[in-house]
Amino acid sequence: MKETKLCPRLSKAMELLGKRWTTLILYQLLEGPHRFNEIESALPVSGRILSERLKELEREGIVERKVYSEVPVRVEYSLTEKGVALEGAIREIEQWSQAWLK
Amino acid sequence: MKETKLCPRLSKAMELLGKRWTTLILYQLLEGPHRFNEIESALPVSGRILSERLKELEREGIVERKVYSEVPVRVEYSLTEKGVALEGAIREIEQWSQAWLK
DNA sequence: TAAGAAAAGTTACTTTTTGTAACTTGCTGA
DNA sequence: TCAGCAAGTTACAAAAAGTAACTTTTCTTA
Repeated sequence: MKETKLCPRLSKAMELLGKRWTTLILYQLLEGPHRFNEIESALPVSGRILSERLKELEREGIVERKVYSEVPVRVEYSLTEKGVALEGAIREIEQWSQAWLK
Repeated sequence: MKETKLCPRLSKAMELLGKRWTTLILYQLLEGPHRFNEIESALPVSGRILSERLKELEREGIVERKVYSEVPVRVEYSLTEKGVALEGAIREIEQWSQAWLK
């Protein structure tokens, strides 16, 4: 695949945020930590893809995964500082959608 | 596919902006009108998908397509008012990427 | 003493999206 | 008459996403 002539960091950002469900997952996490099943039932995303996305976001340091050894086990996902820093962008998209869609 | 419990307008927005290449195409158009081939060579996007994305964006009233009957024909794509309204969101993503990536 | 149940995934398989590269159409200039 | 350009489109291959059933561990209930 060719290289972009555009800003490589924006490209990288869009490689993450532009993947299906990623931004909606982050939007959900803006409200606080959530468990795997909570996110899965709040969004029309399959467990397979949710698992994949959360791993990517964790790998990028945007999301943090915490395991609580209860029974049954509880796993919570939350935003790191880097993740919280995306709030401005997500809110802008939200506002645009309110102003311009439907 | 299930319904989202999240804001349906944000979901709709992400259905558009979350498609591969869409935001980078819009970013390019923030700099002014561009021809099909200009966008195609600025981004690592295939003509097939570029064509598809531009049609979606046109259908949504975000991008405008103008044909100039020159020889060979010239076609220019530019942002509508609705498209320009996305600038804030795109700039926020750009800033985040500058601040937090690599 | 099984037989669920619940949470967080994973697996195997199907359907959709993307990517690639070649082709089309209309006109021009050599 | 042939080559070339712009803006796509087509046919086919590869990658990503959707679906549903299954796994694992530890209680709870019948």
